[in-house]
Amino acid sequence: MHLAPAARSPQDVPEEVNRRQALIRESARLFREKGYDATTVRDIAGAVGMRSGSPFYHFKNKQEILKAVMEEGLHQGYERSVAALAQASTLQQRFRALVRTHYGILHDEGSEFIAVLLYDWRSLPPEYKQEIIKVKDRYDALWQPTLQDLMQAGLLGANSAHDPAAADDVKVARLLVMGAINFTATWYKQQIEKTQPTQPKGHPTVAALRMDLDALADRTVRFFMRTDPA
Amino acid sequence: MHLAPAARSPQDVPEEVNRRQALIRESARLFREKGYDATTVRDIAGAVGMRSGSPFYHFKNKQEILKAVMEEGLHQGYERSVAALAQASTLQQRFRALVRTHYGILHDEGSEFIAVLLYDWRSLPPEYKQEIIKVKDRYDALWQPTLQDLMQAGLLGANSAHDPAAADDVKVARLLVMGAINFTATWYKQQIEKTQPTQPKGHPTVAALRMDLDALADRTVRFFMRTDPA
DNA sequence: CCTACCGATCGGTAGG
DNA sequence: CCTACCGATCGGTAGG
Repeated sequence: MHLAPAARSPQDVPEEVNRRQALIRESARLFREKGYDATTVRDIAGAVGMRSGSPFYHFKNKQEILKAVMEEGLHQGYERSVAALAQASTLQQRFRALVRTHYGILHDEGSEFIAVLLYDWRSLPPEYKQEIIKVKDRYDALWQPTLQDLMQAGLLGANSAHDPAAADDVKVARLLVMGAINFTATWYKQQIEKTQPTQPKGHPTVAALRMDLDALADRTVRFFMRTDPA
Repeated sequence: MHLAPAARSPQDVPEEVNRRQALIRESARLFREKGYDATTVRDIAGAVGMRSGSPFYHFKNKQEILKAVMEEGLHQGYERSVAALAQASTLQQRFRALVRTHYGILHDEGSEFIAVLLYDWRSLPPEYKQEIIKVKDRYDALWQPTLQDLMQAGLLGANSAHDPAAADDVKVARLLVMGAINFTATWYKQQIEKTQPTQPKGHPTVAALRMDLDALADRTVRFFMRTDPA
């Protein structure tokens, strides 16, 4: 019987991987809060109890951290959506599952990765963009069949009977729906906010609407979906 | 008969104002292209043929330039929308006017102000945020009556007959619709692109869809509006 | 992963 | 609006 390898943590994950994950998690939080450019490598190091030069032991440079944050978000989004879809049976349930899950990865506490993707996309170098786009396409593809079915059933978009849901239409529909949801990143305020100094850092115009994510998802689904033409 | 004051330009505007306007215009272009943080005061100065220290003759600091850019966008948006609404008679026309105008201020060449507002909101200091919010509220308010009427007519949102368009519903509807439109800033590519080095700087996933702003506005209106329940 | 450090850049200013 | 400049900060590295 062999001795177990030394530095291993709870789930048999090398400690080095844990540190890397901690850097990704804290970076996401900081990027979401202050933006990529405004976040210092020293901020990141400090958040995980390192000194300023040490993050570069785990990442080649600051931009690689940004890339890792975005990848993490898309992976989580994909996994959660697949799981949610597996629980859904009706068409409406599938749509709601996708919407609710997307709201989750966008607004759940500790899930700032996708918001960073949306906010700081410009800061990602072109080479990295191409890699992220691949993972993002995989996520977006999860929406396509459901939206396609909704449009063909006349439950989404112009219910004109002329051309039956061209692929192009479905794509635009997805962009508009996901756009509406993504943009909540700028105005939706979490119900349960931590006890933190409340500076006016919300988006323009919007007094916090009292809605949890379930309510927001319901309203969103109801807003976009036509009621069953019974 | 008095002599006309010396340094005046075409429309009897002091040259100093022109220089200031040039700074705002070029800053908007640069901010939109590279982001506020990534844009240097030296970049801005260079774009209008000044030396690095000179923008501070017109603005107290870099943040004041950002504020001025956002104000300019909201003023233009307001003026254009009022003008467009004045041309519209039917409810559908009013909706389309608002949508089309918003697309214009978001995507027209030389109209990068609102995109900067959306992208770089975080970089604006809290004191300035409050000022901008006031102007933004004025712009948003232009949408409210039209959306209200649409919802009451059952042409927008859940066409359930239960509660007849609460103020809250209209607000959420506006946020979702404007969110969908605003988010096109990340994926819509102008048809006529200037002859510039085409680096892959677009948003993830989206191959450019062949649509001009009129087509995009039409599709958006059709996507959100129920057809007249004739 | 730390210590010690560097080169570059950046917003902003004085003084004209 | 220019010249000349400064203090601060920042990403990143060498060497252990």
